[in-house]
Amino acid sequence: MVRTPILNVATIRRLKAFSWATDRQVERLLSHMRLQYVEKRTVLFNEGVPSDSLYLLVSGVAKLSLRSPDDERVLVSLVAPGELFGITSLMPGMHRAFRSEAFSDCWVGAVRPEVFVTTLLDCPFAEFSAMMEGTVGRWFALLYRYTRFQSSSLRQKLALALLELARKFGVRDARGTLLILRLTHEDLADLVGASRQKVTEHMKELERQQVLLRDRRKLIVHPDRLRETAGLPPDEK
Amino acid sequence: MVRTPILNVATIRRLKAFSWATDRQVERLLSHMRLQYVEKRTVLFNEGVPSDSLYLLVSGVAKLSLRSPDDERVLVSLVAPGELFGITSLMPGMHRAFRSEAFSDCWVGAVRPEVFVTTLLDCPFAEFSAMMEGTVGRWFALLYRYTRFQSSSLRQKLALALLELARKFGVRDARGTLLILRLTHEDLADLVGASRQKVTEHMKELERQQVLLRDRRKLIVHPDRLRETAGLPPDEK
DNA sequence: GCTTTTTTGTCACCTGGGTGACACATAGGC
DNA sequence: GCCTATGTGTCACCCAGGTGACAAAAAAGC
Repeated sequence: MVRTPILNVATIRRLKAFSWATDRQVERLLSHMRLQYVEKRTVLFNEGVPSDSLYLLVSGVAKLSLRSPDDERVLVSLVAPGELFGITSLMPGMHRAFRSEAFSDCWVGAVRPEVFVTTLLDCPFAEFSAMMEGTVGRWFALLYRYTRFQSSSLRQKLALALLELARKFGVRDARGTLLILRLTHEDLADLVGASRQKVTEHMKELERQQVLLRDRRKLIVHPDRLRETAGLPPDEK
Repeated sequence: MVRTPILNVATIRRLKAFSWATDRQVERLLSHMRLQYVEKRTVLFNEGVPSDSLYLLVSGVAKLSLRSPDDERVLVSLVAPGELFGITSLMPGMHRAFRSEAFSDCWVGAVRPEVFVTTLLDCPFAEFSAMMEGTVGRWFALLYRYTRFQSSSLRQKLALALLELARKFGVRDARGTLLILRLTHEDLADLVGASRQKVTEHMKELERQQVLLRDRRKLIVHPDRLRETAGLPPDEK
């Protein structure tokens, strides 16, 4: 038998995440929160689905994970009671980066991100959201790369790093996407955490496979093929 | 000879990070921005120092890096023109997580984070900042762990992961910090991206070295010693 | 309590990637 | 243009950590 936990203003305010909020704000937030019981192993949301809710873990432990290219589960993080999760919902048009499931039986509160922001900050959600994207968007992109690094081969890590570089520094070119940067193999090695020598070997191989080509010291990459060698789905755009 | 770039409202508004702002906002922001020229290889800020400025890369390429336990440089990210960086300044009392230096000669604009937030969002900085901490703080902590994973041995990764768990799930105990979670070696393996067998070996070894001990299936860890085996500085609190 | 399932501990063996060393190519500096 | 410094290509060798296999120990059912 499962008892619904008491969730009142005092309880909430004790959480670090809300200690600075006023009683009125917490009250309004609570009135908009749907509380649900989630049994161990149940999936709350999956990677890739649109993110339209922000969650507060009331009790139990939740788990954020991700499926790697070779079909392994990477455990990204365990969520403790009192923490907010499902944060991609605060950024415009984002999809879930991780799967979330109950690591133990949990009580979870869900709010719409608009309600969350306008209640606690009283500024328009669209602006807040755009601001998040422009600032912490970088962190998110990095986290995305680093979590995929886990359980990737050096080849795949290189492909992931080059994809990120292509997004930032790439310009369209007849032969593919030209990176407007002079990058040495050593830079790439530092980026993926490998030795310069092995990077050289893999870059040669990627060149041979026509995933990329070099014009003097400029790289021209082929994002689709990079995605493929990185073990990512064909394109998410 | 170096020409000061023209930085006007129209230029700024073309950047993705500000496309949603009004002219008046951008104008005010510009009037508070200190523009500086940074020569290749010059360090803009170092890891660990208090973060009191938010930066906009106007031209050139900036580099975010971090010094690993074994004194190697990990290249965390390259910053493209138009991007904001030094984002820890948006969270209360944070110190720089990465070193930032010029990868090529750069023009950089600096603003105080309070000005940035109040100008673009018109809500009190303290509230915005607390909100960031409660939401994207998790991302940041994860990024911190994953960047240190790069160029760490399995032993060090385990120590880092256990430290994070201790912060979230630890309660003081006569013998150390008790983790209120039933964790299998397989869970830990998924968390650090290793095989279950090797995790077992290293956990035994950590037990032998008195870094942690087990009471039935509960872990009791010793954060100071964990920091030491992880190759982190003695304590940052 | 006994049985079944889940974890833990420990092998022996394999492999991706690190290391050091050195030749060759390229690009700036002047 | 020549010289020097910095990048690239390719070795042979070594080691941390992956894999598979299996026994022992704990937990969970019932």
